[in-house]
Amino acid sequence: MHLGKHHRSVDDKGRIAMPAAFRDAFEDTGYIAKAPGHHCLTAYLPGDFTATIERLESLLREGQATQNEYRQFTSSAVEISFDAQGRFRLPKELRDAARIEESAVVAGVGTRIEIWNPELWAGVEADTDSLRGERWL
Amino acid sequence: MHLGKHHRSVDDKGRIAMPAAFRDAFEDTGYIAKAPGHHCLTAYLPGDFTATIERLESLLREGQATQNEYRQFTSSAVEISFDAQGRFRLPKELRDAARIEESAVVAGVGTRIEIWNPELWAGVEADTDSLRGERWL
DNA sequence: GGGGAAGAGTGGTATAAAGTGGGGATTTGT
DNA sequence: ACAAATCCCCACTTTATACCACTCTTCCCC
Repeated sequence: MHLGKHHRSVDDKGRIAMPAAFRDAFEDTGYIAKAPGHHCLTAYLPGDFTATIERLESLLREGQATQNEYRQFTSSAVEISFDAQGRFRLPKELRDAARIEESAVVAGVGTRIEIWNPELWAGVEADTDSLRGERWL
Repeated sequence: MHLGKHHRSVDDKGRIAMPAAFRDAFEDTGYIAKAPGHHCLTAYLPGDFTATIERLESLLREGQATQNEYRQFTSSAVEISFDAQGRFRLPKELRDAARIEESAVVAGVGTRIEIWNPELWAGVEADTDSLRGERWL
């Protein structure tokens, strides 16, 4: 379970420090892929990523997902590793896709970790119209 | 598991540098064949290629595949090898079939590696109609 | 409350690896 | 024998990776 929101700098080499709160959950590696819709990126623990791929492949065999869906997800994914300071490198392709430049928001979203452009994240927080917490609070 | 998307130049000798992320999976050789539909090419590790051929032959015996399907797949396939810089040569016949000229996209698509004309690949990424990630994310 | 230690976050440099281009020898086919 | 294609090196540029240094905050412990 991932919780909390962290603002992080992104240097000109594309390095981002994984928040210490999340870092321990990753042993050595993890995976990052474009979220469907591409508004943000999603970071996965190795086991979670494998499970997600298998879920998608299962849908593919049943005709519930398309080859292009599978292509987009797998081809956008990269394996990440951490340096001695706990940073990982976010390839330019993924930064561009999520409009991430000199800083980013790394957010724990329960079952997953998301990486956002700060302005786009502000839009998420500003979206109070859809809040209907009376149903689940 | 093959992941990530890579842009590569194709020189006038038809050479393409296999992305380092995929290169280690190939020992010395691999196979490339036209993908069914011929929108792209598929690169196989030796073991995966053998398994694919056997799967097709099995379908053939059961009447689930046609002789012409078998002819087209096997006759389009070529064995590739790598030079000291990790490049392989893509025969003109296969380049023409996939409309590949001076550059190509090499994409890791989970169980396979695909080679695309960049414009045609852009079409794959533009196909957002089929994105319904909420089902497997 | 002050001092020290440990951890988190950020920046820069040096080294290695990846990607690209080209020349020349060798083979192949005509 | 000649032209075309292929293979095998060598050289250069760009990018990634590992390493080192510094600041700032937090948390103890005295």
